[in-house]
Amino acid sequence: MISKRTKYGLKALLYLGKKYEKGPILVSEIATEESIPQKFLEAILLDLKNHGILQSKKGKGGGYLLGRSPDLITFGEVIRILDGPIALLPCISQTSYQKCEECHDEETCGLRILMKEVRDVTSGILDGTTLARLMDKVNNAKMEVNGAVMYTI
Amino acid sequence: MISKRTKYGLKALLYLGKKYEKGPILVSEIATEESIPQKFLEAILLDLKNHGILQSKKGKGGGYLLGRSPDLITFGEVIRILDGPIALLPCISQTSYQKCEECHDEETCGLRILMKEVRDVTSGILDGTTLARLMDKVNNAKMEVNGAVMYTI
DNA sequence: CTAATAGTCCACTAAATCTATAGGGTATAT
DNA sequence: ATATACCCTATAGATTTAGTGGACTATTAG
Repeated sequence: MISKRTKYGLKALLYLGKKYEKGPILVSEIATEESIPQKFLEAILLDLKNHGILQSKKGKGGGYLLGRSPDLITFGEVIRILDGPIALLPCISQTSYQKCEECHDEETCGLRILMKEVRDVTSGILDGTTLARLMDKVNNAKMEVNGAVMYTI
Repeated sequence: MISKRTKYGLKALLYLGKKYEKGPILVSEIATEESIPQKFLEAILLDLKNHGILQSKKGKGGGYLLGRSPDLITFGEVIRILDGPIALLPCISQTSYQKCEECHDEETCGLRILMKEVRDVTSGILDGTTLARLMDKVNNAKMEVNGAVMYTI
């Protein structure tokens, strides 16, 4: 499971993506709309800003906005910032590898073989999905719910 | 990341799989061989026993053994016991679904769409891999390390 | 200039979870 | 009987999670 911190961060990101190019968005607006404790959200957005995912503007008319175009932000990157490594074992993580002290032989560790498979498909999806791409999917889902079916090429 | 508890449990399971049909194995043996704190391991194995994954025998000559044949034990089942749901969000979990209170519309929740994809491939692997199957892969890996290459049909 | 706005930063806490450890209890084979 | 080895309860330190409070600083409007 991802932490609430991560869930909140991703929800906020999707919200900001939806309002991309509409100028800075207030933390209070995101907090209200997405039902996230505001102070908690502040800390999360600050973290994302410090990692370059978001930008902010202080003072009147300020707020948060995406740091780059939505097609350049992947979920893998954001989840690693907020939740830590995607791999299920430290000895697999690309971003923060750590040897298991108790492991006799990494090459033939059954657990490692299995967890590597999982990591590969998981990060395949998460690093392969951009904010822009998911927003598209959401729109398609909404169309289908409304009865109209949209076909993408 | 999975917890150490889960990692230890899975390592022990692989160890017991390797010694399947060799009679009960002592907790102390597993603990020593796999470098796992013994008391901690006791609690983990007991948990697995209470869920039917393992059997135990008390008294002299006792110990732990698999509760079923290795081709009937999947990693998905064991991980859910030791680590909880495989899904990254409660609103996706098959085994312990819980609605996100803050979610407006589950059908069109972008996060849910993405996390469902991840859950599907992850549990595809974990529920599709049995202890027996992984032990096979380990053997193949060992052969390759030794220079011989084995081809499976 | 200054007042209002809105992000920034720091410290703190309560609760939960994780990772064990200690110590005795109970069933079993010899 | 008795040694063996799992079973059970309690406890405790460390870490993570989730959230709050308050002071500070940058920016803009007037």
